[in-house]
Amino acid sequence: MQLEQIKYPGQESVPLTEPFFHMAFSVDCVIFGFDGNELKILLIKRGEEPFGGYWALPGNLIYLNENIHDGAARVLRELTGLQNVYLEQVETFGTVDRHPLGRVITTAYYSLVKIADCTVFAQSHAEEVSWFPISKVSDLAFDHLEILKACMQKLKKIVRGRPVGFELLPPKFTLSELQRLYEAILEYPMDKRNFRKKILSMNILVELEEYQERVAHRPARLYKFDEQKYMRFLEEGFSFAV
Amino acid sequence: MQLEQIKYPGQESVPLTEPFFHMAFSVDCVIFGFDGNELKILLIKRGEEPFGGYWALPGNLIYLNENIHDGAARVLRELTGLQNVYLEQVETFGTVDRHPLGRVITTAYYSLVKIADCTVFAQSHAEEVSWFPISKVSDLAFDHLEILKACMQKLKKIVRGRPVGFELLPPKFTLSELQRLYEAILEYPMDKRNFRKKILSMNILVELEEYQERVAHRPARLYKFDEQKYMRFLEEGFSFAV
DNA sequence: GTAGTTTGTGTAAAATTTACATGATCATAC
DNA sequence: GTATGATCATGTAAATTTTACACAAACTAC
Repeated sequence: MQLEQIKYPGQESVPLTEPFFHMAFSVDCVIFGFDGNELKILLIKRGEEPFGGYWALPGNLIYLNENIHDGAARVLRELTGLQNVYLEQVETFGTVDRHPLGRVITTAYYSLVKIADCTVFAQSHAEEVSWFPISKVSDLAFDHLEILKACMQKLKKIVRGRPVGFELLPPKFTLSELQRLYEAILEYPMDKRNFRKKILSMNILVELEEYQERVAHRPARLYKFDEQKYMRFLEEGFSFAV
Repeated sequence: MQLEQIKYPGQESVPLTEPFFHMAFSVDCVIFGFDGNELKILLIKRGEEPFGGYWALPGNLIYLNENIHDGAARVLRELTGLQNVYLEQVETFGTVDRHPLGRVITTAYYSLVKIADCTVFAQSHAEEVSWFPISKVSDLAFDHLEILKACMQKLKKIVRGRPVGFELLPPKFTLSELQRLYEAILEYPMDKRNFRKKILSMNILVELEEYQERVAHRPARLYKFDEQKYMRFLEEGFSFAV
């Protein structure tokens, strides 16, 4: 990416001759997924300078005539093919030297997705797209590691304030899978009986008359989320009133 | 503020002839204070177009060569004289049409301060500076009302996850004052005895051998915060573990 | 059919939350 | 100086929530 090469639709509407601000604005997407055991994150391998060949968060500059939230959705789609994911803003990173080619301020968005439902393919300046276990991510382009860490902190906070799982698990799942998800996010083990008591008391799960098949042990009962109740929880959150 | 008039130090370091992005980046500060009864917010009356004569959040464009966090501190100081306040980022607002003169993306910062300790005076494009009860704020420049509402939501969340008060109350205060603060933020009444039990059980208060004076009723005991313990709470937050 | 693995379940103790009412103490007005 | 009005300070019992903890049941693979 060279600064001179940047051309965006919509720029015609503003007089280019008028020097305004010599800066750019970008978005970076932190897409979390869960494979049943580990928390994973979607990364692209950059095919352009700077940081060519590095793995990075899917991100790019936004157009002059698009809202940043729309820009985040577009950038994610253009780089990875991912569409229709619910993106939520996390934080804006604006240190002067975070981009080697000039002043670029970036806003991080995160999302939770079911890996199995995602068809991803590298496009645009992405040379590859791949899911990485978060425990194995170490070296990323720009300040993307810092951004990732901020998003993980955010995710830990979120999971304490509202249920997660609907966005990350397959439609039918076992309580142990749900527990593994919580443990993967919060990074500590939980008591099986207490976890079940707690999650069932929320009344967001529907017990199915189906069980696991072809497993080398006693098969577990499958559950699904009660979407209505789940969504109500999302809006209201838990209340931690004094 | 006219676009053509914008001149910032540091711009020399980048070739102005190279058209890059026709956009600007600003910060807006939401400064909360408490007068013992009501939650208040610091506003400026704008002395420049656009929105000349409107009340607004203290905000302005940031320099090309300053970090956005530093920019927030500078802008606040330049408009209101306020210094050395702890600013925390809340959210970035980036709809295309939020600024009538062009594409301006803004990041909101908030802070909690003791009104009595603040000497504020209007400077730069601020014609006046004043504290407003949040309940009486209705018409603000730009999308500042939306930004204010987002910050109030944030404040409500924050107060559930960690103590507040140290930043907002005078050094010595009564438990009723502290309770009124919580009620002002959360906007619901609390039981006096239960509030005291809860706040005292946190062990962040120090009981003083001093009492209110010149009040037309039985004088209340004064307390102060145990700064060490308070700060530890701030870092760790409450834990809402499953 | 046996070994290996994961599922599913209950209870008692401890801790926390909630609801609720009255006498004490000061300034002020008379 | 005494009555009034206002706020302060305080405890408890019931309900709820949280925590710690162990073993038989059900399935596959061999």
